[in-house]
Amino acid sequence: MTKASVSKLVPRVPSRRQQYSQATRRALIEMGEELFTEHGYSAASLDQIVAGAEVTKGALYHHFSGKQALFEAVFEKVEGEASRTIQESLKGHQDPWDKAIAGLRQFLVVVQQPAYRRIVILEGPAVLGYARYREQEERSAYTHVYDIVDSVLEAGSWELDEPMVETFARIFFGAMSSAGEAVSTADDPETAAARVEAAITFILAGFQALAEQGDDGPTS
Amino acid sequence: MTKASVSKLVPRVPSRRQQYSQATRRALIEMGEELFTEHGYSAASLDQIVAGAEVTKGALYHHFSGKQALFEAVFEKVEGEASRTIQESLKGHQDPWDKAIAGLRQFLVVVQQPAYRRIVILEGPAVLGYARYREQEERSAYTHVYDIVDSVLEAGSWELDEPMVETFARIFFGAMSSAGEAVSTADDPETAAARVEAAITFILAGFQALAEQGDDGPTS
DNA sequence: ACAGCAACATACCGTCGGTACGTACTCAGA
DNA sequence: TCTGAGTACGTACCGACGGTATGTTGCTGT
Repeated sequence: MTKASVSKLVPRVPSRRQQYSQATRRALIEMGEELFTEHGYSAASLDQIVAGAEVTKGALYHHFSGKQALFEAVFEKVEGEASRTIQESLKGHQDPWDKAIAGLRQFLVVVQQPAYRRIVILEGPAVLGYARYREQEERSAYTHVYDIVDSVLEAGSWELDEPMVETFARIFFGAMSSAGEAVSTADDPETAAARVEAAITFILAGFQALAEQGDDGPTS
Repeated sequence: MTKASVSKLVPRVPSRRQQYSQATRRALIEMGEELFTEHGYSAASLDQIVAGAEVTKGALYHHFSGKQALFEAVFEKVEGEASRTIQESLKGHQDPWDKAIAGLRQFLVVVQQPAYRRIVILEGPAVLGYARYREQEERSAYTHVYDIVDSVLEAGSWELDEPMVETFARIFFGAMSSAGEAVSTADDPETAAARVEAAITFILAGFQALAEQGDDGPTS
Protein backbone atom coordinates (compact mmCIF):
# COMPACT_ATOMS: atom_id res chain seq x y z
CA MET A 1 0.00 0.00 0.00
CA THR A 2 1.49 3.27 -1.09
CA LYS A 3 1.60 6.49 0.83
CA ALA A 4 -0.95 8.05 -1.52
CA SER A 5 -3.52 5.35 -0.97
CA VAL A 6 -3.08 5.55 2.77
CA SER A 7 -3.69 9.29 2.77
CA LYS A 8 -7.07 8.64 1.20
CA LEU A 9 -8.14 6.68 4.23
CA VAL A 10 -7.12 9.37 6.66
CA PRO A 11 -9.82 11.95 7.41
CA ARG A 12 -8.79 15.02 5.51
CA VAL A 13 -9.44 18.59 6.28
CA PRO A 14 -11.07 19.97 3.14
CA SER A 15 -9.06 22.54 1.26
CA ARG A 16 -10.36 26.05 0.82
CA ARG A 17 -11.07 25.24 -2.81
CA GLN A 18 -13.19 22.27 -1.85
CA GLN A 19 -15.03 24.32 0.74
CA TYR A 20 -15.92 27.01 -1.78
CA SER A 21 -16.91 24.35 -4.25
CA GLN A 22 -19.33 22.77 -1.81
CA ALA A 23 -20.72 26.20 -1.00
CA THR A 24 -21.60 26.95 -4.63
CA ARG A 25 -23.01 23.48 -5.01
CA ARG A 26 -25.29 24.02 -2.05
CA ALA A 27 -26.26 27.46 -3.33
CA LEU A 28 -27.27 25.96 -6.65
CA ILE A 29 -29.33 23.24 -5.01
CA GLU A 30 -31.04 25.72 -2.71
CA MET A 31 -31.92 28.10 -5.52
CA GLY A 32 -33.04 25.12 -7.54
CA GLU A 33 -35.33 24.01 -4.75
CA GLU A 34 -36.75 27.50 -4.44
CA LEU A 35 -37.40 28.09 -8.13
CA PHE A 36 -38.49 24.54 -8.97
CA THR A 37 -40.97 24.74 -6.12
CA GLU A 38 -42.29 28.13 -7.15
CA HIS A 39 -42.42 27.83 -10.93
CA GLY A 40 -42.08 24.14 -11.65
CA TYR A 41 -39.33 22.30 -13.51
CA SER A 42 -39.72 23.61 -17.04
CA ALA A 43 -40.67 27.16 -16.11
CA ALA A 44 -37.65 27.58 -13.86
CA SER A 45 -34.80 28.54 -16.17
CA LEU A 46 -31.16 27.79 -15.53
CA ASP A 47 -30.39 31.46 -16.05
CA GLN A 48 -32.66 32.35 -13.15
CA ILE A 49 -31.12 29.67 -10.96
CA VAL A 50 -27.49 30.59 -11.58
CA ALA A 51 -28.34 34.29 -11.20
CA GLY A 52 -30.01 33.58 -7.86
CA ALA A 53 -27.06 31.51 -6.72
CA GLU A 54 -24.75 34.31 -7.94
CA VAL A 55 -22.72 32.06 -10.18
CA THR A 56 -22.72 31.31 -13.90
CA LYS A 57 -23.75 28.39 -16.03
CA GLY A 58 -20.15 27.29 -16.12
CA ALA A 59 -20.35 26.58 -12.42
CA LEU A 60 -23.62 24.74 -12.78
CA TYR A 61 -22.37 22.50 -15.55
CA HIS A 62 -19.22 21.87 -13.58
CA HIS A 63 -21.22 20.40 -10.70
CA PHE A 64 -24.12 18.85 -12.59
CA SER A 65 -24.42 17.19 -15.96
CA GLY A 66 -27.52 19.24 -16.78
CA LYS A 67 -30.83 20.58 -15.61
CA GLN A 68 -32.25 17.15 -14.83
CA ALA A 69 -29.25 16.24 -12.70
CA LEU A 70 -29.72 19.42 -10.68
CA PHE A 71 -33.37 18.55 -10.22
CA GLU A 72 -32.37 15.10 -9.05
CA ALA A 73 -30.06 16.58 -6.45
CA VAL A 74 -32.83 18.88 -5.26
CA PHE A 75 -35.20 15.91 -5.20
CA GLU A 76 -32.82 13.91 -3.04
CA LYS A 77 -32.46 16.78 -0.60
CA VAL A 78 -36.19 17.42 -0.21
CA GLU A 79 -37.03 13.75 -0.08
CA GLY A 80 -34.22 13.03 2.36
CA GLU A 81 -35.28 15.75 4.77
CA ALA A 82 -38.88 14.58 4.66
CA SER A 83 -37.84 11.00 5.18
CA ARG A 84 -35.81 11.95 8.20
CA THR A 85 -38.68 13.75 9.93
CA ILE A 86 -40.88 10.71 9.40
CA GLN A 87 -38.23 8.46 10.82
CA GLU A 88 -37.99 10.73 13.84
CA SER A 89 -41.73 10.52 14.39
CA LEU A 90 -41.59 6.74 14.56
CA LYS A 91 -39.19 6.71 17.48
CA GLY A 92 -40.73 5.99 20.83
CA HIS A 93 -43.50 3.86 19.40
CA GLN A 94 -43.36 0.13 19.76
CA ASP A 95 -46.88 -0.96 18.93
CA PRO A 96 -47.30 -1.32 15.15
CA TRP A 97 -50.68 0.43 15.17
CA ASP A 98 -49.31 3.36 17.11
CA LYS A 99 -46.37 3.54 14.75
CA ALA A 100 -48.68 3.52 11.78
CA ILE A 101 -50.73 6.42 13.11
CA ALA A 102 -47.66 8.39 14.13
CA GLY A 103 -46.09 7.90 10.70
CA LEU A 104 -49.33 8.83 9.01
CA ARG A 105 -49.59 12.03 11.00
CA GLN A 106 -46.07 13.10 10.15
CA PHE A 107 -46.59 12.21 6.50
CA LEU A 108 -49.62 14.44 6.40
CA VAL A 109 -47.47 17.23 7.77
CA VAL A 110 -44.70 16.61 5.27
CA VAL A 111 -46.99 16.47 2.30
CA GLN A 112 -48.25 19.97 3.03
CA GLN A 113 -44.82 21.47 2.49
CA PRO A 114 -44.80 23.15 -0.92
CA ALA A 115 -41.36 21.84 -1.86
CA TYR A 116 -42.29 18.22 -1.17
CA ARG A 117 -45.61 18.49 -2.94
CA ARG A 118 -44.25 20.08 -6.08
CA ILE A 119 -40.86 18.44 -6.41
CA VAL A 120 -41.43 14.96 -5.05
CA ILE A 121 -45.09 14.23 -5.67
CA LEU A 122 -46.13 16.40 -8.57
CA GLU A 123 -43.14 16.77 -10.87
CA GLY A 124 -40.83 14.06 -9.63
CA PRO A 125 -42.39 11.20 -11.58
CA ALA A 126 -42.69 13.20 -14.78
CA VAL A 127 -39.19 14.70 -14.70
CA LEU A 128 -37.22 11.70 -13.49
CA GLY A 129 -39.38 9.06 -15.12
CA TYR A 130 -40.96 6.36 -13.05
CA ALA A 131 -37.85 4.22 -13.05
CA ARG A 132 -35.55 6.75 -11.40
CA TYR A 133 -38.41 8.05 -9.28
CA ARG A 134 -38.89 4.61 -7.82
CA GLU A 135 -35.17 4.18 -7.23
CA GLN A 136 -35.19 7.33 -5.14
CA GLU A 137 -38.36 6.50 -3.27
CA GLU A 138 -37.26 2.97 -2.48
CA ARG A 139 -34.60 4.25 -0.13
CA SER A 140 -36.63 6.95 1.60
CA ALA A 141 -40.24 7.66 2.52
CA TYR A 142 -41.55 4.52 0.89
CA THR A 143 -39.31 2.30 2.95
CA HIS A 144 -40.91 3.62 6.10
CA VAL A 145 -44.34 2.89 4.73
CA TYR A 146 -43.14 -0.58 3.84
CA ASP A 147 -41.76 -1.17 7.31
CA ILE A 148 -44.93 0.04 8.98
CA VAL A 149 -47.19 -1.99 6.72
CA ASP A 150 -44.98 -4.99 7.27
CA SER A 151 -45.21 -4.79 11.04
CA VAL A 152 -48.95 -4.13 10.95
CA LEU A 153 -49.50 -7.18 8.81
CA GLU A 154 -47.20 -9.24 10.98
CA ALA A 155 -49.18 -8.15 14.02
CA GLY A 156 -52.20 -9.64 12.31
CA SER A 157 -50.26 -12.88 12.28
CA TRP A 158 -50.95 -13.56 8.64
CA GLU A 159 -48.15 -15.23 6.82
CA LEU A 160 -47.64 -13.10 3.74
CA ASP A 161 -44.86 -13.42 1.23
CA GLU A 162 -42.74 -10.41 0.40
CA PRO A 163 -44.51 -9.47 -2.85
CA MET A 164 -47.83 -9.36 -1.02
CA VAL A 165 -46.43 -7.04 1.63
CA GLU A 166 -44.96 -4.97 -1.19
CA THR A 167 -48.39 -4.74 -2.77
CA PHE A 168 -49.98 -3.55 0.44
CA ALA A 169 -47.19 -1.04 0.93
CA ARG A 170 -47.70 0.31 -2.60
CA ILE A 171 -51.40 0.64 -2.00
CA PHE A 172 -50.96 2.48 1.26
CA PHE A 173 -48.25 4.70 -0.12
CA GLY A 174 -50.47 5.68 -3.03
CA ALA A 175 -53.42 6.19 -0.74
CA MET A 176 -51.45 8.45 1.53
CA SER A 177 -49.90 10.45 -1.28
CA SER A 178 -53.30 11.08 -2.76
CA ALA A 179 -54.84 11.80 0.61
CA GLY A 180 -51.97 14.12 1.40
CA GLU A 181 -52.57 16.04 -1.77
CA ALA A 182 -56.24 16.32 -0.90
CA VAL A 183 -55.31 17.55 2.56
CA SER A 184 -52.87 20.17 1.34
CA THR A 185 -55.33 21.59 -1.19
CA ALA A 186 -58.31 21.52 1.14
CA ASP A 187 -59.91 24.72 2.40
CA ASP A 188 -59.35 23.52 5.93
CA PRO A 189 -56.28 21.27 6.06
CA GLU A 190 -56.73 20.62 9.76
CA THR A 191 -60.10 18.89 9.53
CA ALA A 192 -59.15 17.32 6.22
CA ALA A 193 -56.16 15.70 7.91
CA ALA A 194 -58.43 14.54 10.71
CA ARG A 195 -60.74 12.90 8.20
CA VAL A 196 -57.85 11.12 6.48
CA GLU A 197 -56.63 9.88 9.83
CA ALA A 198 -60.12 8.62 10.65
CA ALA A 199 -60.36 6.82 7.31
CA ILE A 200 -56.98 5.13 7.62
CA THR A 201 -57.67 4.24 11.22
CA PHE A 202 -60.91 2.70 10.08
CA ILE A 203 -59.15 0.60 7.49
CA LEU A 204 -56.64 -0.57 10.07
CA ALA A 205 -59.50 -1.37 12.42
CA GLY A 206 -60.87 -3.57 9.66
CA PHE A 207 -57.56 -5.44 9.67
CA GLN A 208 -57.78 -5.92 13.40
CA ALA A 209 -61.35 -7.16 13.14
CA LEU A 210 -60.32 -9.70 10.54
CA ALA A 211 -57.38 -10.78 12.67
CA GLU A 212 -59.61 -11.30 15.68
CA GLN A 213 -62.13 -13.38 13.81
CA GLY A 214 -59.34 -15.52 12.44
CA ASP A 215 -59.46 -14.52 8.81
CA ASP A 216 -57.10 -16.41 6.52
CA GLY A 217 -55.66 -13.18 5.19
CA PRO A 218 -55.26 -12.14 1.58
CA THR A 219 -54.47 -15.00 -0.74
CA SER A 220 -52.75 -14.32 -4.01
CA MET B 1 -86.78 36.24 -33.02
CA THR B 2 -84.97 36.86 -36.26
CA LYS B 3 -84.42 34.48 -39.08
CA ALA B 4 -80.72 34.24 -38.26
CA SER B 5 -81.23 33.11 -34.70
CA VAL B 6 -83.75 30.51 -35.80
CA SER B 7 -81.34 29.00 -38.27
CA LYS B 8 -78.94 28.41 -35.40
CA LEU B 9 -81.42 26.13 -33.72
CA VAL B 10 -81.97 24.02 -36.80
CA PRO B 11 -79.63 21.01 -37.04
CA ARG B 12 -77.18 21.88 -39.74
CA VAL B 13 -75.34 19.56 -42.01
CA PRO B 14 -71.67 20.41 -41.57
CA SER B 15 -70.06 22.07 -44.54
CA ARG B 16 -67.17 20.48 -46.34
CA ARG B 17 -64.90 23.04 -44.80
CA GLN B 18 -65.99 22.08 -41.31
CA GLN B 19 -65.55 18.42 -42.10
CA TYR B 20 -61.98 18.93 -43.23
CA SER B 21 -61.35 21.10 -40.22
CA GLN B 22 -62.48 18.38 -37.83
CA ALA B 23 -60.33 15.88 -39.69
CA THR B 24 -57.14 17.90 -39.17
CA ARG B 25 -58.12 18.50 -35.57
CA ARG B 26 -58.48 14.78 -35.01
CA ALA B 27 -55.22 14.11 -36.81
CA LEU B 28 -53.42 16.54 -34.53
CA ILE B 29 -54.90 14.98 -31.41
CA GLU B 30 -54.03 11.49 -32.56
CA MET B 31 -50.45 12.39 -33.38
CA GLY B 32 -50.27 14.23 -30.10
CA GLU B 33 -51.41 11.15 -28.24
CA GLU B 34 -48.88 9.01 -30.05
CA LEU B 35 -45.89 11.27 -29.54
CA PHE B 36 -46.78 12.42 -26.03
CA THR B 37 -47.13 8.78 -25.06
CA GLU B 38 -43.87 7.76 -26.63
CA HIS B 39 -41.58 10.65 -25.76
CA GLY B 40 -43.42 12.58 -23.05
CA TYR B 41 -44.75 16.10 -23.09
CA SER B 42 -41.59 18.17 -23.30
CA ALA B 43 -39.65 15.81 -25.54
CA ALA B 44 -42.44 15.66 -28.11
CA SER B 45 -41.95 18.72 -30.29
CA LEU B 46 -44.74 20.52 -32.10
CA ASP B 47 -42.74 20.21 -35.31
CA GLN B 48 -42.85 16.43 -35.00
CA ILE B 49 -46.55 16.48 -34.26
CA VAL B 50 -47.56 18.71 -37.15
CA ALA B 51 -45.27 16.78 -39.48
CA GLY B 52 -46.86 13.51 -38.40
CA ALA B 53 -50.32 14.95 -38.86
CA GLU B 54 -49.20 16.28 -42.25
CA VAL B 55 -50.14 19.86 -41.49
CA THR B 56 -48.23 22.92 -40.34
CA LYS B 57 -48.00 24.93 -37.16
CA GLY B 58 -50.49 27.36 -38.59
CA ALA B 59 -53.12 24.65 -38.50
CA LEU B 60 -52.20 23.65 -34.97
CA TYR B 61 -52.40 27.17 -33.64
CA HIS B 62 -55.68 27.66 -35.43
CA HIS B 63 -57.24 24.79 -33.51
CA PHE B 64 -55.40 25.08 -30.19
CA SER B 65 -54.06 28.00 -28.24
CA GLY B 66 -50.75 26.24 -27.72
CA LYS B 67 -48.95 23.05 -26.82
CA GLN B 68 -50.61 22.73 -23.45
CA ALA B 69 -54.08 23.10 -24.96
CA LEU B 70 -53.30 20.29 -27.39
CA PHE B 71 -52.13 18.14 -24.50
CA GLU B 72 -55.34 18.90 -22.66
CA ALA B 73 -57.37 17.76 -25.66
CA VAL B 74 -55.34 14.55 -25.83
CA PHE B 75 -55.78 14.11 -22.08
CA GLU B 76 -59.55 14.43 -22.38
CA LYS B 77 -59.64 11.88 -25.16
CA VAL B 78 -57.54 9.26 -23.37
CA GLU B 79 -59.24 9.84 -20.04
CA GLY B 80 -62.68 9.80 -21.62
CA GLU B 81 -62.09 6.51 -23.39
CA ALA B 82 -60.74 4.93 -20.22
CA SER B 83 -63.63 6.23 -18.20
CA ARG B 84 -66.10 4.78 -20.66
CA THR B 85 -64.63 1.27 -20.49
CA ILE B 86 -64.81 1.39 -16.71
CA GLN B 87 -68.40 2.51 -16.85
CA GLU B 88 -69.15 -0.37 -19.19
CA SER B 89 -67.59 -2.84 -16.78
CA LEU B 90 -69.92 -1.72 -13.99
CA LYS B 91 -73.05 -2.58 -15.90
CA GLY B 92 -74.76 -5.77 -14.89
CA HIS B 93 -73.56 -5.59 -11.31
CA GLN B 94 -75.95 -4.62 -8.60
CA ASP B 95 -74.13 -5.63 -5.43
CA PRO B 96 -71.73 -2.86 -4.33
CA TRP B 97 -68.95 -5.32 -3.56
CA ASP B 98 -69.26 -6.95 -6.95
CA LYS B 99 -69.27 -3.55 -8.58
CA ALA B 100 -66.17 -2.58 -6.67
CA ILE B 101 -64.28 -5.66 -7.79
CA ALA B 102 -65.45 -5.33 -11.40
CA GLY B 103 -64.41 -1.68 -11.49
CA LEU B 104 -61.08 -2.50 -9.91
CA ARG B 105 -60.40 -5.19 -12.49
CA GLN B 106 -61.16 -2.88 -15.39
CA PHE B 107 -59.10 -0.10 -13.84
CA LEU B 108 -56.14 -2.43 -13.61
CA VAL B 109 -56.59 -3.14 -17.31
CA VAL B 110 -56.85 0.52 -18.22
CA VAL B 111 -53.83 1.53 -16.22
CA GLN B 112 -51.66 -0.81 -18.21
CA GLN B 113 -52.31 1.06 -21.43
CA PRO B 114 -49.23 3.16 -22.21
CA ALA B 115 -51.23 6.22 -23.23
CA TYR B 116 -53.21 6.29 -20.00
CA ARG B 117 -50.16 5.69 -17.86
CA ARG B 118 -48.02 8.36 -19.43
CA ILE B 119 -50.56 11.04 -20.27
CA VAL B 120 -53.07 10.75 -17.45
CA ILE B 121 -51.13 9.39 -14.51
CA LEU B 122 -47.54 10.34 -15.06
CA GLU B 123 -47.49 13.67 -16.88
CA GLY B 124 -51.06 14.88 -16.44
CA PRO B 125 -50.60 16.39 -12.99
CA ALA B 126 -47.30 18.04 -13.84
CA VAL B 127 -48.38 19.48 -17.20
CA LEU B 128 -51.90 20.60 -16.33
CA GLY B 129 -51.20 21.45 -12.72
CA TYR B 130 -53.19 19.83 -9.96
CA ALA B 131 -56.07 22.27 -10.30
CA ARG B 132 -56.90 21.49 -13.93
CA TYR B 133 -55.96 17.85 -13.43
CA ARG B 134 -58.56 17.54 -10.71
CA GLU B 135 -61.16 19.32 -12.83
CA GLN B 136 -60.67 16.75 -15.53
CA GLU B 137 -60.61 13.79 -13.19
CA GLU B 138 -63.70 14.90 -11.29
CA ARG B 139 -65.87 14.21 -14.27
CA SER B 140 -64.36 10.92 -15.31
CA ALA B 141 -62.58 7.98 -13.71
CA TYR B 142 -62.63 9.46 -10.25
CA THR B 143 -66.40 9.83 -10.26
CA HIS B 144 -66.74 6.10 -10.75
CA VAL B 145 -64.46 5.45 -7.82
CA TYR B 146 -66.50 7.89 -5.79
CA ASP B 147 -69.77 6.20 -6.73
CA ILE B 148 -68.42 2.77 -5.92
CA VAL B 149 -66.95 3.82 -2.60
CA ASP B 150 -70.17 5.61 -1.77
CA SER B 151 -72.29 2.54 -2.36
CA VAL B 152 -69.86 0.28 -0.52
CA LEU B 153 -69.93 2.54 2.51
CA GLU B 154 -73.69 2.83 2.31
CA ALA B 155 -73.93 -0.95 2.24
CA GLY B 156 -72.07 -0.90 5.53
CA SER B 157 -74.93 1.22 6.81
CA TRP B 158 -72.63 3.82 8.31
CA GLU B 159 -73.95 7.31 8.10
CA LEU B 160 -71.09 9.30 6.62
CA ASP B 161 -71.22 12.89 5.51
CA GLU B 162 -70.12 13.79 2.02
CA PRO B 163 -66.59 14.99 2.90
CA MET B 164 -65.89 11.68 4.62
CA VAL B 165 -67.00 9.73 1.56
CA GLU B 166 -64.87 12.05 -0.53
CA THR B 167 -61.90 11.28 1.70
CA PHE B 168 -62.37 7.54 1.28
CA ALA B 169 -62.77 7.97 -2.46
CA ARG B 170 -59.51 9.96 -2.63
CA ILE B 171 -57.73 7.30 -0.65
CA PHE B 172 -58.97 4.49 -2.84
CA PHE B 173 -58.30 6.40 -6.02
CA GLY B 174 -54.74 7.06 -4.94
CA ALA B 175 -54.32 3.48 -3.84
CA MET B 176 -55.52 2.15 -7.16
CA SER B 177 -53.45 4.57 -9.22
CA SER B 178 -50.34 3.57 -7.34
CA ALA B 179 -51.24 -0.10 -7.45
CA GLY B 180 -51.96 0.20 -11.14
CA GLU B 181 -48.56 1.68 -11.73
CA ALA B 182 -46.98 -1.15 -9.78
CA VAL B 183 -48.93 -3.65 -11.86
CA SER B 184 -48.00 -2.13 -15.20
CA THR B 185 -44.30 -2.02 -14.35
CA ALA B 186 -44.18 -5.47 -12.79
CA ASP B 187 -42.30 -8.31 -14.42
CA ASP B 188 -45.47 -10.35 -14.39
CA PRO B 189 -48.47 -8.00 -14.61
CA GLU B 190 -50.92 -10.89 -14.38
CA THR B 191 -49.95 -12.07 -10.92
CA ALA B 192 -49.27 -8.51 -9.81
CA ALA B 193 -52.85 -7.63 -10.71
CA ALA B 194 -54.05 -10.69 -8.82
CA ARG B 195 -52.14 -9.56 -5.73
CA VAL B 196 -53.63 -6.08 -5.93
CA GLU B 197 -57.07 -7.55 -6.25
CA ALA B 198 -56.43 -9.76 -3.24
CA ALA B 199 -55.23 -6.79 -1.21
CA ILE B 200 -58.21 -4.59 -2.07
CA THR B 201 -60.59 -7.46 -1.50
CA PHE B 202 -59.00 -7.95 1.89
CA ILE B 203 -59.52 -4.30 2.79
CA LEU B 204 -63.14 -4.50 1.72
CA ALA B 205 -63.53 -7.67 3.76
CA GLY B 206 -62.32 -5.66 6.71
CA PHE B 207 -65.14 -3.21 6.08
CA GLN B 208 -67.62 -6.04 6.01
CA ALA B 209 -66.26 -7.47 9.22
CA LEU B 210 -66.62 -4.12 10.95
CA ALA B 211 -70.13 -3.75 9.59
CA GLU B 212 -71.12 -7.16 10.92
CA GLN B 213 -69.76 -6.51 14.37
CA GLY B 214 -71.66 -3.24 14.49
CA ASP B 215 -68.75 -0.83 14.33
CA ASP B 216 -69.65 2.84 14.69
CA GLY B 217 -67.75 3.67 11.53
CA PRO B 218 -65.10 6.33 11.00
CA THR B 219 -65.69 9.44 13.06
CA SER B 220 -64.19 12.69 11.92
C1' DA C 1 9.01 26.80 -9.14
C1' DC C 2 6.19 24.61 -12.10
C1' DA C 3 2.92 21.28 -14.05
C1' DG C 4 -1.71 20.18 -13.65
C1' DC C 5 -6.15 20.07 -12.40
C1' DA C 6 -10.26 21.87 -10.07
C1' DA C 7 -13.47 25.55 -10.21
C1' DC C 8 -15.32 28.36 -12.31
C1' DA C 9 -16.52 32.53 -16.31
C1' DT C 10 -17.76 33.90 -21.14
C1' DA C 11 -19.39 33.51 -25.64
C1' DC C 12 -21.86 31.06 -28.64
C1' DC C 13 -25.09 27.50 -30.95
C1' DG C 14 -29.31 24.72 -32.11
C1' DT C 15 -33.85 23.76 -30.97
C1' DC C 16 -38.32 24.78 -29.84
C1' DG C 17 -42.65 27.23 -28.57
C1' DG C 18 -44.93 30.97 -30.09
C1' DT C 19 -46.25 34.98 -33.29
C1' DA C 20 -47.11 37.83 -37.37
C1' DC C 21 -48.65 37.83 -41.61
C1' DG C 22 -50.06 36.14 -45.98
C1' DT C 23 -53.29 33.25 -48.78
C1' DA C 24 -56.72 30.15 -50.69
C1' DC C 25 -61.17 28.76 -50.23
C1' DT C 26 -65.98 28.93 -48.84
C1' DC C 27 -70.36 30.95 -48.33
C1' DA C 28 -74.04 34.13 -47.08
C1' DG C 29 -76.15 38.16 -48.73
C1' DA C 30 -76.98 42.00 -52.24
C1' DT D 1 -73.10 36.55 -60.03
C1' DC D 2 -70.33 39.28 -57.64
C1' DT D 3 -68.30 40.47 -53.22
C1' DG D 4 -66.95 41.12 -48.55
C1' DA D 5 -66.02 38.59 -44.61
C1' DG D 6 -64.51 34.89 -42.13
C1' DT D 7 -62.47 30.28 -41.79
C1' DA D 8 -58.65 27.22 -42.30
C1' DC D 9 -54.75 26.90 -42.93
C1' DG D 10 -49.23 27.85 -44.79
C1' DT D 11 -44.70 30.49 -44.28
C1' DA D 12 -41.29 33.12 -42.24
C1' DC D 13 -39.44 34.67 -38.32
C1' DC D 14 -38.36 35.82 -33.27
C1' DG D 15 -36.83 35.25 -28.52
C1' DA D 16 -35.84 32.21 -24.83
C1' DC D 17 -33.67 28.44 -23.12
C1' DG D 18 -30.70 24.20 -22.51
C1' DG D 19 -26.40 22.91 -23.63
C1' DT D 20 -21.35 23.32 -25.30
C1' DA D 21 -16.77 24.90 -26.41
C1' DT D 22 -13.23 27.50 -24.88
C1' DG D 23 -10.87 30.26 -21.96
C1' DT D 24 -8.97 31.90 -17.19
C1' DT D 25 -7.65 31.71 -12.43
C1' DG D 26 -5.58 29.95 -8.43
C1' DC D 27 -4.58 26.31 -5.34
C1' DT D 28 -1.71 22.10 -4.69
C1' DG D 29 1.18 18.30 -4.79
C1' DT D 30 6.04 17.42 -6.12
